[in-house]
Amino acid sequence: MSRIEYKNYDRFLLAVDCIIFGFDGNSLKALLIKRGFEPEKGKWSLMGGFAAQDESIDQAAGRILLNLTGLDQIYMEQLHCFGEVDRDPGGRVISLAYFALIKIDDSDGEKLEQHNAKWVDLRKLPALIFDHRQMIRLAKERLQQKVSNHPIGFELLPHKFTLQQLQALYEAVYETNFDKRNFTRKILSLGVLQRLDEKEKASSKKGAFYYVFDKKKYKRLESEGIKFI
Amino acid sequence: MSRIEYKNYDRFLLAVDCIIFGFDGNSLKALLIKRGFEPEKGKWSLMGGFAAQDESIDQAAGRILLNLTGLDQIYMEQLHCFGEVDRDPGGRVISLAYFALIKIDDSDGEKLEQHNAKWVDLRKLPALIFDHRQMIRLAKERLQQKVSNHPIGFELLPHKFTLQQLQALYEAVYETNFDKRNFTRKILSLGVLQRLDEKEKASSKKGAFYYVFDKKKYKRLESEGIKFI
DNA sequence: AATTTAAATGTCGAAATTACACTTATTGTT
DNA sequence: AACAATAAGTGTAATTTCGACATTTAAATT
Repeated sequence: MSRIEYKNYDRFLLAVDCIIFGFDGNSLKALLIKRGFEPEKGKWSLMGGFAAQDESIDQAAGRILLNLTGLDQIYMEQLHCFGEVDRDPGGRVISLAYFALIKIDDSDGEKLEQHNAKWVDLRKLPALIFDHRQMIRLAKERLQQKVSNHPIGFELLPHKFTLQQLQALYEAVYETNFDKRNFTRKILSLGVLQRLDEKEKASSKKGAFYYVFDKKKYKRLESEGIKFI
Repeated sequence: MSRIEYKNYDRFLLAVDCIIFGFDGNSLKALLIKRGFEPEKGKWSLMGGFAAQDESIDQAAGRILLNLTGLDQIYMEQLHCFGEVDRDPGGRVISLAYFALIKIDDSDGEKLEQHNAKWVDLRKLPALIFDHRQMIRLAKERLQQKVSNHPIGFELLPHKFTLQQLQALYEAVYETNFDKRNFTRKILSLGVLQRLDEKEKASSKKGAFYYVFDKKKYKRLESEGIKFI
């Protein structure tokens, strides 16, 4: 019918760039690639791609992530749209940034190699093309904010994890240290962790209990606006 | 140089839609217009427009807001990009939603009339086109979140305001009631309000002191991560 | 049995939050 | 001049949360 109405307006290339976070037990990392095409070929970059007419932007983001990592159905959230006129020297490109949280070990090593991808410590980022550094900075801020109210930290940890691992994750996200006793008390008082009988024995004689995140318990509390940190 | 690289990708119409909030002393309102063109001509809608190649998306949002309200340099923030394939029956349009906070009395009445614009209580929204209702809901959630950490509520009030007006605003934003004594104590303890000698006398014999937001004091505290509510 | 390792746990003071009701300043009325 | 009316302004006590801080415990190794 009225596609006619819109025909005279400008059209834009729409890139989708993904900030992919991972946690290796010590530090928070982002997955970067060596860009395989011009402009800026060979430079460090976020994984990205162009959106197509027949997919939603969320689908485009999922596709790009799947492309790089082989992973599907992972935690992903729209971050921000970057639309400065000159942000990409190759042309007027609007970029939609998404951030994703994955478990490092789940990703497909072959695929990562194909893209020359590398996990990089967030505190030691190399030079990046365009406004990608700004994107990562914003993503990190958003992650901090989100983690304080929502149980998404678990997306970065193995299914079962120790309290020490969980604390290390929060410490990496906030770049700070927490008191172990206060941290444990607080996190357990939320009532969304379930302790398993199994222990992790690699790092001590005594062994540390594994916990899992109990999504059902969380759902029941969610409406209340639970605070994490 | 390498505009060539990008040429084969799909291009998109990029709409910018604005959720414009106002506060009339009692309730939180959004500025809606009766859409003046097809499709869905005559239906209630957010103010919007298409982005152009020679402007950034932030500039586009500012232009659209200026168009409707006659206001410049007002508080505005990118909200979210809406990109479902079928969200607009008139064609594939990606919509970037922005939200703005304005003082109702500052807006240009003539311009509003030209666009058939109307302030509508957020709790009594009419049917809206496309995904505009969802946009408003999201904007309101974001406003609540933002107001709790940032001094943006003042953008919705006159330059000088009473504590009662400020409380009414917060109550409207959160759709709840606060205890007057606790609210006053907390808000004053932040140390970012300056009391004037002048009183508002319309609503009581005693009169209520006017306050102004002290941006300088705030800037000094900002780094600390001040909490509002 | 003794040693080693890291895990697990409790208390106390400070600060923040909540619940709750009376007094005060001013104007208009008798 | 006293009084009534109106909404503004203010304090306290109980509770909860937060932050700092050190010892005991479980299991494996020697």
